[in-house]
Amino acid sequence: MHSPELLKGTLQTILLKVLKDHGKMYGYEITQRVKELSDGRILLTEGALYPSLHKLEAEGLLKTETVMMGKRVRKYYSLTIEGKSLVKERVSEFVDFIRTMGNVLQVELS
Amino acid sequence: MHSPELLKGTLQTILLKVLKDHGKMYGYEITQRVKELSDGRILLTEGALYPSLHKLEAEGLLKTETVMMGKRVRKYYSLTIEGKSLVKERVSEFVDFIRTMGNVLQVELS
DNA sequence: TTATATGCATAATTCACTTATGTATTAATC
DNA sequence: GATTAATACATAAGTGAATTATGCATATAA
Repeated sequence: MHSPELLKGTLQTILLKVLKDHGKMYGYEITQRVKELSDGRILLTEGALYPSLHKLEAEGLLKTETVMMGKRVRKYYSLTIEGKSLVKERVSEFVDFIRTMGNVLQVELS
Repeated sequence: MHSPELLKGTLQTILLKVLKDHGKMYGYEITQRVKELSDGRILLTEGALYPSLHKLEAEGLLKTETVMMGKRVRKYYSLTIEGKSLVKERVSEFVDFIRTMGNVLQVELS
């Protein structure tokens, strides 16, 4: 597990990009996918995930669709048009940040 | 200027590594060096810098030496033994985090 | 002489996150 | 058949590293 400090500020970017790459997803599914992609190093907590999804929805970046699976509720999230255009921005912002950090810390990020 | 969100959690790592690479430095000098290394993209604020330096000192990772430059005070910071050993850890932690993020976001960090 | 740069410091506030808690269904294990 | 773990959502309280704002003081440039 990574130092949680470093993760700060990256959650929205992660959510948006994962939704872009994997399409319609529900909350729990996102946690599992991120866990898988990060090889168990990034474990999204519910207390961070749901408020963040709600916020992105409130900002019009995500749209939702609630589905009953038997008696259990699933809330699927997907990107809106605005969400889609923001993803690229956020990801390249992140990549740019990493490059800068590479310079400051004088490390190779192969 | 980078999204300040992303910077969260990286400040200590930056301070430690810059002090390792450039030796004894004072606060203002650190801000200038980081500004230079980041090509103006990372501007450390005093409200973040000084408390962070004080904390690292209190933890025994940095030691200080106050010097009078004419009538002006300069407080030089340098790594302690413990500080030196922590730098490598923190930097490789960061690099590892970046690799993980690369996988999650599916981006190349050349 | 007035703004900008140098140089340190701390207090108040913000805000994204962790931790804790709550509710409920489904599957596995013993 | 009972208990635990996994699935699935949600929110409230608390934390802590940052931002913002403020304060003090000297040195330099316009």
